[in-house]
Amino acid sequence: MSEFNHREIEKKWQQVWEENQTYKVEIDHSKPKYYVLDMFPYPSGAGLHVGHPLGYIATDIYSRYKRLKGFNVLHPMGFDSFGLPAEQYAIQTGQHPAITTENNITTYISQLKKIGFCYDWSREVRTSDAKYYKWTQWIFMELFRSWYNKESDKAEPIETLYAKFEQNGTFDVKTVADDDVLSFTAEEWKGYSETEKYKISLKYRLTFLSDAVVNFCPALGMVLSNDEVKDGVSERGGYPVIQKKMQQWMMRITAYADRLISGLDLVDWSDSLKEQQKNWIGRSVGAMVKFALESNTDSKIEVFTTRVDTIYGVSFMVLAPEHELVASLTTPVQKENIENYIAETQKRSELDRVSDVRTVSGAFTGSYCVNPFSGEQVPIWIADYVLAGYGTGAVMGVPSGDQRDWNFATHFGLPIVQILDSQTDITTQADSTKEGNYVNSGMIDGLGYKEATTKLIAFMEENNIGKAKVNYRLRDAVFARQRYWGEPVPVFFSPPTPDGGGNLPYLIDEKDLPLVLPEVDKYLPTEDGEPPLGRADNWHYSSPNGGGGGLELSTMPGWAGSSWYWFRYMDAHNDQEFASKEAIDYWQNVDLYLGGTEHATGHLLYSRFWNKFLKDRGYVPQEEYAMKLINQGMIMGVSQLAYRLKLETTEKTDDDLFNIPGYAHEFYVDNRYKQVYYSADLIDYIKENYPNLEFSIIHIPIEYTDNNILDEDSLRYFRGRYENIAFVTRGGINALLKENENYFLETAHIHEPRSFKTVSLTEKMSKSKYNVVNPDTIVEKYGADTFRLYEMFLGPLTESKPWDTRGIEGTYRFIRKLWRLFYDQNGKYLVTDAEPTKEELKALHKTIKKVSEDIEDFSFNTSVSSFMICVNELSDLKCHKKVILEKLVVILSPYAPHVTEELWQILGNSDSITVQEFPIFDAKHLIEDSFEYPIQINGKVRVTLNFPADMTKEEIEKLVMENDLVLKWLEGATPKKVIVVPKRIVNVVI
RNA sequence: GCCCGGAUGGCGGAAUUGGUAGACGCGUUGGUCUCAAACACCAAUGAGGUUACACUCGUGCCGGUUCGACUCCGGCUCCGGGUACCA
Repeated sequence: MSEFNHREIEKKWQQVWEENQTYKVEIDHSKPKYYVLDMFPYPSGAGLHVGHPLGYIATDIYSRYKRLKGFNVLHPMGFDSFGLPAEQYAIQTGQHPAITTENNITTYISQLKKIGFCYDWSREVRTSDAKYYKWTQWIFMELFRSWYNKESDKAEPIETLYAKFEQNGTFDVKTVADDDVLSFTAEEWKGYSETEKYKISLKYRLTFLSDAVVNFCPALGMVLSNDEVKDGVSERGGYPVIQKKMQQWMMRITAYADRLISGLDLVDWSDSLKEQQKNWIGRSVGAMVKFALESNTDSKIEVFTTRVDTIYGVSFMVLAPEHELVASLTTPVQKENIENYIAETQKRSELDRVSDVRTVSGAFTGSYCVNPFSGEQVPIWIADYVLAGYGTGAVMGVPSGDQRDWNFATHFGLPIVQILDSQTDITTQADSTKEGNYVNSGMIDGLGYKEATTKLIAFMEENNIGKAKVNYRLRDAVFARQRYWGEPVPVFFSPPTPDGGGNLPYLIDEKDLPLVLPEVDKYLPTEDGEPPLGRADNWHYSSPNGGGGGLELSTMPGWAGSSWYWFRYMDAHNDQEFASKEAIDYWQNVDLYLGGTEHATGHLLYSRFWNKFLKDRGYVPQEEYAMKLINQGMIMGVSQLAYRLKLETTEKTDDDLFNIPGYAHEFYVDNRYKQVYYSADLIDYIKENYPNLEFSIIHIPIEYTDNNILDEDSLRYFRGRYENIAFVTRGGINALLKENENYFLETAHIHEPRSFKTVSLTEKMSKSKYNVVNPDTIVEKYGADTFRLYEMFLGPLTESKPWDTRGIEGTYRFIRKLWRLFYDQNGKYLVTDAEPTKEELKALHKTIKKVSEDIEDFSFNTSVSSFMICVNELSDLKCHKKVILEKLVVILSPYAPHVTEELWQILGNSDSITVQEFPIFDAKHLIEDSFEYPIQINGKVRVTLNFPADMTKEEIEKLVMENDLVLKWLEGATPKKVIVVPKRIVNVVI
């Protein structure tokens, strides 16, 4: 093949790879392993767009590079195939989500294969496949069978908890679960029935049922996680979300809060990502303090504070309106007041409460509690700035040290007490300093912050009025969704008994896994509000040990399947274990993980949690599963928008219309137009002068735009529907604004998140935004190699960047230029066996050096530049020498696998390029002889000299003088590199 | 508000980490080839200035350190992302 034809070359090699299973990988103890993982995609109906493959290309380059470096590389791909879009589609059309999903996956695979990735497709996983979710269910069961022992700081089988209860009762059992609630002795425990013991154990397991307040979305008929709710509406669809109490399966991720923080030290992730996770976990160290009620000293209000030291400055107590004690604390006099306030609060939507931070509101309950240190009387208020869901839902008000408390105190005329001598000006604002010594502070008067805190906590613990406590922002994760397209929860409920007992959750027998998702007639909730699984026939379990009951109707949330999938790739077809011990021992964990930053507080926390759990239970060896993580940036679609005059809503008489600028001329005088679009630079003018006109925003296909200027003629020519539209420019409006004839568009950058489950319903419509660039079209026209190079060339991997199709011509030219090192225009083979020259070797080795360094640093963009420079240099040198070209082709092969395989063969090699070794650069070809080649810039001659470390000052000076240069030394400098300028002054040394 | 990150030509972006700012590519302009186009090739392309050189200015803004600053330090402005009455 002497003619460059990317279509034939790519087809040929993709076929060869498939037939020979070139990229199939097996355990091979003779080689070091390397595991490269992409965050697997949710197969959306829209198929891949140009932004998706960015990360995949980067990992593919890295995988191929590592393979050439002698590693046994695991580089798999699969699909996170449970998810809402398929279910929504099923609700609308009645088509089974499995079918939609299957179709979408087929599209994805064919698109991915066209780009030439070196995945081992035999290891593909799909989370919605029963063979896969069998093990998701199994992990759920393991979590259910475990509790978190704070003493050993790991998860243990529930049996060890039973043993501890047997020995000591609740005494000495350190756990994170309900540890303050239950209290019994070993004797009492022994007296409990098995069912009672089981009931108690349910409170300690890592998956547990809880009456949680959840985000319920009536329109979607399901519960949403906090990250699925944005600004009080559902992230998908934007429907209203209300707070509702429901019994929910929960995951005790809070047990791992500390380890999720400390584990970050083990991994090579970006600081910003680590920071995000730390903030999300929100560890705050402080104390729990009990304030007894004045009316009933047995009853206490607990507050969490990070500043116990300010306890003597407490001048009021605030409860969340939802706090359970509010009703009993309210005195008859205040009853109406409080009830009004609560009603008021409930009326305000989440959005109002959040956006309206500044307004101070609250109500007095009429009751008082007692400051346990000063013995002072403290009035109890309620206010919506205190959140029921954080801490204890109660706050001690210290107006001198906290701005919100200060605002509250000032607004309601409560006293502001100075507690530190260093506090200044607390009459105008709070001062949260920790400096200075305490005043007005009883037992800590005169002390500093540290001693005071220690003393207070010791005192509280001694007198049982409080204790040191670490609080987290992180909540336990709701692990259930009231929807169909997810993993069924392998749990049944024992039948209720007449005395109100029963109805306890039990795991199904492990032998009955997978619990397969049943068929239903519709994918909507049932009439009485039960989840879709309520529609299934025989959704009931009969235990082989006798007994049984109705199966759980909720399914698992989207993140279940993605929280362990990297292990499945290690041994994708195992039906005895989630992955064999041998496979896990060999592959260990992921060396390089690449995906979008939007998973920072979702997937990347949950999956770390599951990994740690599996490690605790001895199934996997590593505390962290993703050693290096890179967040690739997004490729932004560019939308070009036009302003269309809304004739349908604009009041219009003929006179009005005639007065609209541009309109009269374009619409009336020239009768062919039916609509008017205004240039973006006119909008301000029109809005000012015709405030009653309304506009809608129209997407213009980007191929008819040149940046933000419309190519009106071709748009009209190629798109019939634009024929009747008048595009009004500044110049088109009388003579008033005659300064520009261009029709300007509004440019908008649209983020296209590449993700597991973040494909929103509205985003599906991006086809209609005319901003989607389909990779298939690009690959067809320019070839996969060009596409791969261009995506890398666009900019740094981790940055967001706008897509510009025009730029791809440059990389396309590069590939053709490369080809012409082998064949001339007439198809004549040019490659010779001649010895390379010094310059040729230098060009090659410079590139080898740069490219290896760049790949190690993930700077793929600059290495593409180096390739271009190298090929340009070799072209200029007319270098067609085999020894040079062979090495060039090998180092280029990770980036452009098809064309390099072809060229490799053309060079006379029978084996595949994949078995080659990545060339090592030879520094001797790079030595710069600066004296022979002075560089001339702007008429100045400057020379950079590199000296061996052992060269003395005198030797350097001699050298410089011999060459008619001037050199000035800096005091105390050690020569490493010298810049000299002839006959002028000199720069020196570092 | 708080926490991260960023700002370099018409555009995407380079700059060996303090040493010739603008690599590489796109776009634009001029030219060669062609009946013409496509492809390809050559040249120019930060701004001002000049016939051309010279020269001057120039990495968001103000100041500092240094022989030398896109790079380091102090103070701002704007943009992007995350998060939010978190006690």
